[in-house]
Amino acid sequence: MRLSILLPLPLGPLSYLAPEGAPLPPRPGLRVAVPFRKGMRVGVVVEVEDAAEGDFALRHAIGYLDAEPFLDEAGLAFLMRAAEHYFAPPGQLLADLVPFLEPPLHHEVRLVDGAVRPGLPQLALWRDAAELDPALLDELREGGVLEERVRALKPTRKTLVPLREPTEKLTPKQRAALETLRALGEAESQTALAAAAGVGPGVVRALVDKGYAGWREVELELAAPPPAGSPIRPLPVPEPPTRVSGGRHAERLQLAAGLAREGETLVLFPERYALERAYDRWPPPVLPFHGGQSPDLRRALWREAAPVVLGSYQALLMPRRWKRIVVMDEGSDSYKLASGSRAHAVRLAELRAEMLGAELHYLSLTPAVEVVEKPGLLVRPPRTRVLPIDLRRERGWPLTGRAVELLAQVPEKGRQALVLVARRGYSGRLFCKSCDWQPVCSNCDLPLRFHKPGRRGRLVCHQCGHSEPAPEVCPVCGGEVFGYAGPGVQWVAEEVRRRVPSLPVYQYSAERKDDLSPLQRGEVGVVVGTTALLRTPAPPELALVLLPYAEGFLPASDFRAPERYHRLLWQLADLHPSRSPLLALQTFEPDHPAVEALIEGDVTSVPETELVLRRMLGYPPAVRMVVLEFSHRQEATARAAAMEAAEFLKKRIGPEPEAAEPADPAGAPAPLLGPAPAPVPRVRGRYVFHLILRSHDPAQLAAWLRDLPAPKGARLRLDPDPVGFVGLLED
DNA sequence: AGCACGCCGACT
DNA sequence: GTCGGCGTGCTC
Repeated sequence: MRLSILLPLPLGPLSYLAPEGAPLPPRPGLRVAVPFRKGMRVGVVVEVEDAAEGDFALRHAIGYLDAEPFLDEAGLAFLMRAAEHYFAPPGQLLADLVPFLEPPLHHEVRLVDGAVRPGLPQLALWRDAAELDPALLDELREGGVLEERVRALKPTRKTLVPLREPTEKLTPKQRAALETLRALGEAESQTALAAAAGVGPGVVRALVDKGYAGWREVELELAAPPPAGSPIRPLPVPEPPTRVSGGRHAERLQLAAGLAREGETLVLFPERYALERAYDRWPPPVLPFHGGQSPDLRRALWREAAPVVLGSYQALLMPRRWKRIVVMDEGSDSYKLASGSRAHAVRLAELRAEMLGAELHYLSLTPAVEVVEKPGLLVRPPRTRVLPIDLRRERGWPLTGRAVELLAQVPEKGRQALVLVARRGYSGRLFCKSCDWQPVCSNCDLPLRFHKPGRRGRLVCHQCGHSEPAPEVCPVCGGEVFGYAGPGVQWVAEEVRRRVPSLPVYQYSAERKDDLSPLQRGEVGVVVGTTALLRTPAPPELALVLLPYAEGFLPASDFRAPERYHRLLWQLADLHPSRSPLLALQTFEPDHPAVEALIEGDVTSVPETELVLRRMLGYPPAVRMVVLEFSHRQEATARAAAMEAAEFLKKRIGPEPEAAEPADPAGAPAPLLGPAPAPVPRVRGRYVFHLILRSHDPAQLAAWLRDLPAPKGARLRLDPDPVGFVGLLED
């Protein structure tokens, strides 16, 4: 018997012979341990075939880890189809979607009966394979004299337990600590026991050293913690449409719970914070499933019965026959997988639903351009109070006089404010005031960002992480005066402190997360932060949300920028569960369509306009687009590889069609663009060139890309579903 | 993805 | 004369 096995690696299925002496017949979907290279890996059986000629050369799989398939037939079929759709090896999708596939293993071996192996008499009995040389194991395996068994280890945790009765030799404090431990039964850590017994940590350590207490491995009971909040009331919609837009956050949860009421439902979330916030208020029974849970927990919950799963993309392959999949906030950037296959979880959910015959629903405040034309239901969006502050007229930078007045009212009225800045650190650029020199990253074609903590501050590349102390004098002209441009969190926070001294200022960004609990308790204050702030609960007395430079959230190089800007603004309007804080936008473009839509309370017009525009320009979703990214340390190598691929593709595509027919102005977008240097031409010391391939017909795209020759020298990476070009640069 | 194999520069 | 850089190819 021969097995086709998919490992969580960027490879297609590999062939192995079925494990010898396995108690089960092979079945697709079972997890199986296999020898791979010098070690052992866990994969999934995708196909079972009869052995064929030449199979004697194959290696034997070691053993199954499951009694019931880990992936069901529908899941396997979906996996293969998703791989095809994303031009990725199926193993890559498996690795992306089930990163917790491989449990810690217990692997034992012995020699088969009668096999004699001089020098290894101890191998007649089962022995832990970890104690043996992998090369020897492989040799014995090849020789056909090795028996193996493997199973997943039960998850355990370590706990401190009493080992002996107290004796006279103990000091009073040690005796007290031991008595405490005996009363508790166990303790999480030495420190925890010391705290519980009211003694110093040294006392507990002495107990452990003397053998009165010690560590035990106990089986870990795995369950998701129960929801923490009061459950919402589901709001069923009769004959729900594909798309539901608008509403307040809590209303959308009620609608989602209404959609899930009949069970067999996956509710898909873009990120952990949103999921946990929903889980806390979801009416039970419900199961959360996301990457914040330990791999052990995810493996334990994988088959747990629950009518409703609130999941991240990692729940997409769970072996269930969903009747309904509800995609929450389908326009969120977080759905895009940043590495590996770079798949898009919403597209994956669509494929999964289609293959299962499940109903698919999108539920968001602002519909994504991709879904805005689907039959929809509009719920009244939150009320907005918007104050555009025109930077072309108002004086003051980075805070206008108007903004300072608003901030000053916050302490007067005993309220709270958020100030949202697009950049962390102090400033996006630093320059010499006399010669205009500016520091750039040595690995990337990007200016170094200035971060202020410390006397001199540091220069940091936000792309590659390179960091160096900021110079005291200009290295070119020796000038001592520096200028700054592009205010970041630190600069704005400093400015708020200076202009409104009575207002307590907190900072919140990836690099500095102040404790916001005083604000949560209702104390007066302002938080200056990046969009990381959107992943914290809104302060209860929130009265003002200020964007000192709203366009900072509108990067020019990205065709999705207006859509994202619009979504962000609406998200701000929906931050607080009941209040409508004043949204003050300092901007050079106070009449931007996104701002106008916000003022008018319109959540669909911007995506609708964008859709028209994308059709005209031949951008997704009007076409399927794939970006090919060629990179190499040598610019010429990267460019040559891109050019060569371009030539190959040009031949494949054939002669350009004559000018698009007049009746169809959006007719045929140029199928191939580039090669062109990437928006950031050099990243981490590698030059990057882009080719863009697009077509109305995805099958056509696949045909063009089939057997694309591997580039010479350069590395080729494919973005099969580009969502903004910035993502291409990340690893 | 990892890992080995293989071919050209700075060194005990 | 070797160590080691990463470019290339393979994994059953």
